[in-house]
Amino acid sequence: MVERLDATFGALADPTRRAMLASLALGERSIGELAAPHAMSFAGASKHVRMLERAGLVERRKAGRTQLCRLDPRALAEADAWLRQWEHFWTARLDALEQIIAERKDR
Amino acid sequence: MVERLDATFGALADPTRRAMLASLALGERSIGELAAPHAMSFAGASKHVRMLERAGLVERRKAGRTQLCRLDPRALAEADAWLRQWEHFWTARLDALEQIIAERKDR
DNA sequence: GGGTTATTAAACCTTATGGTTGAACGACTC
DNA sequence: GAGTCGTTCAACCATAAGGTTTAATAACCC
Repeated sequence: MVERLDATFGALADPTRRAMLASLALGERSIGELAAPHAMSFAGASKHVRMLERAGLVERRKAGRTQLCRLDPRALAEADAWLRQWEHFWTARLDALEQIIAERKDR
Repeated sequence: MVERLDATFGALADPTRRAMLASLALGERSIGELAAPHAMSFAGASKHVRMLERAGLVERRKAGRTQLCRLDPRALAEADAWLRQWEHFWTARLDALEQIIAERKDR
């Protein structure tokens, strides 16, 4: 599961891929539809899709000559579960932290 | 904020750095203390700390000849907020989610 | 001042990322 | 069968990541 988190967070560390996921949240998309909004070659966008797929964030199926992609949320859920380990840091202790930062700024 | 998410997710995409964050969750740590558990040169570990710092996940202050690092959870909170956009994909409890978001907004 | 300790910097190596272009392949259209 | 459309592959380039080693800096101890 460690490598899975590596791949998931790595895949999320790019705005093009995050935008693709946002598009996939609305429904299935072909590679071309995923690529279109981005000022980038088709082949470049295709590589991003492959990275999403290798990270397990996206499943694809053939439909004629196009490939339809669908969001697989399980890896996202794992990443979110990992992040929530620290949830109490940004709820209970965020106030205290901001106080410290404010004090530093005063200097 | 887009670049911030890039940096945050990029920083999280490495098990060494995630382990460092877990250590920092227990309290302040020096660079040496963060580096010790990892089978890696000191300089290598120091680079990881610098990446955490550049991503805004860690703050440091000088304490004599050592540097003490502390977790700054705000970027983690942003990353988690982004991930939770898809929460309804992995749970059926959309109502509960919106309640949590509404509560957070009130603060 | 001299030695030790904590940390960074510099130089280097290897591999991965993010991007390009151009050719190739498979499926549809006619 | 010929052309076109969606997609991938291969080769290439530039830059960043992840690691090393050796030297340099800065603070403490005596």
